[in-house]
Amino acid sequence: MNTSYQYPRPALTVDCVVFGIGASDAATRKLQVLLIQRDLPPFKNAWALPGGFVRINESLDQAAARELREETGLSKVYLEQFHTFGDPQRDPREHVVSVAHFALVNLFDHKVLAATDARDADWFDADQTPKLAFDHQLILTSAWQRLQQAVRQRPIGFELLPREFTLTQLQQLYEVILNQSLDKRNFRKKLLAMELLIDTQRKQTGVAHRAAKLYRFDRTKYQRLQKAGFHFEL
Amino acid sequence: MNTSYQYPRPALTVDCVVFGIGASDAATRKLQVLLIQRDLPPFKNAWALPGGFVRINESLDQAAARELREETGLSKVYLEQFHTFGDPQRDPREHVVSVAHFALVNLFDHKVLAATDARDADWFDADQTPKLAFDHQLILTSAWQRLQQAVRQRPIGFELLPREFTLTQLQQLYEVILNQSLDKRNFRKKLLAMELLIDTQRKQTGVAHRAAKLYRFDRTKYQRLQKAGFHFEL
DNA sequence: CCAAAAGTGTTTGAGCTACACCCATGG
DNA sequence: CCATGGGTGTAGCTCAAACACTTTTGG
Repeated sequence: MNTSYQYPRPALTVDCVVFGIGASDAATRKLQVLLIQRDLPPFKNAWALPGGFVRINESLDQAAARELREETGLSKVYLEQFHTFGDPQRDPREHVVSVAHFALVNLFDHKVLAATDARDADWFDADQTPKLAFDHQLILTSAWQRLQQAVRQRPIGFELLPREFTLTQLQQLYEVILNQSLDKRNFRKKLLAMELLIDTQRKQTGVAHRAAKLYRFDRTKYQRLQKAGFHFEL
Repeated sequence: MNTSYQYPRPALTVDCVVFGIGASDAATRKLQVLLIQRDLPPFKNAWALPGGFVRINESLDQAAARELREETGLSKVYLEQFHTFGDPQRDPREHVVSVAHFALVNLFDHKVLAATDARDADWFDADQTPKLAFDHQLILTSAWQRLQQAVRQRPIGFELLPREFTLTQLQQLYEVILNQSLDKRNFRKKLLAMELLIDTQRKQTGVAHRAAKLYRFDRTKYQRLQKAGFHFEL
């Protein structure tokens, strides 16, 4: 490691791939991604991932959270770094290296969201976005793959649901992210066998059919088990 | 994404955690890591991971490969980015963000290696290194964890072995990386069942006991199967 | 009473685990 | 002929996959 202070430096940014699951419409069974419309060149008017420059004395996670807040109004969402993109040609202006994160947003509580200050932000089906700026299509695809992997190995899917949820909601979440259908009985058996879901003794309301039980994820217990070597799987 | 060209930028580096398996001494059943001794402050004389600044118009992988070559003489090794470390305090001089990679070196062929130009480089047991500079202990620990994960899910362990190897060598490799012993019969059954090892019809030489069969990993077949949805596991 | 989703068990087969002895080779 | 690692099979068990009907509720 040289002391090459004199060398020009690549710029450093963070980008966020914000995922959400359609709340109200049970028909919108697609993974959603939040994009913003650029108002400056390059790629003026194109849709892009929220993101921006990392400031001095700011950690990467802080930078990602800050940019997300500034550009979309979202805060306190689950954020996880997954890859750093450094192709010198990825930004036409100059060499810009971007640390990409994925974010998981609970659309049931954050309701409409786009009503914040983000007039230029909108949700799209993750597999049917418009043409994206820079290499953001690559970043998006890569984020989805990593999310699929992550959601099988760690209980982070719950970040996309309200605190209390039904097993069907949970199953649909997995189906949407993994892009495959799952067997209802086997899914429930497996999840309940982990004993990480707390039966709240409460029921779904406002549905025109038999109301489902509501569960909560037991974070505390998970952390305890994890330390004892337990490994969440699918 | 603002056009904040005027803002000061964090510096950007790559660091490499170079892993190898002891070749000759069958007793040195420890995962090895390659460190270099710093000859400049800060942390002068401390041991550190090889690495250095990313240059303009150089990709991250290129930068990692270049630094590795410059500082250790190694080239054509397997390199994989695994995490980016950006704590503003991780370098006492200023804000330096580092894209960390792990590298896998075949010590059977690269023999003594340290004989290149790297007078200040040496191998250590990965779990018994001296105190390291910066946050390099954290990076090393993190790299090992990611390697354990990676080696179970993708056939990259072969990068640590010569082109032709015995099943015992392969098993010991997994045992050293995963830090646990494996059942000989079950291990062989599983690996051979994948049908990704080619029996070279040749035998180990120069050993004072029954000579073991030599195998090669069938990369071509693996790539074919992979495209068809096959997933390497353990 | 009808529509819609919730909830529930069993059978089958694949694959993992545990386990011990004979074989080939060089010295 | 001895020491050293190479090489092999099986039984039991666990767990994943496949699969269909009854229950509850609101409208």
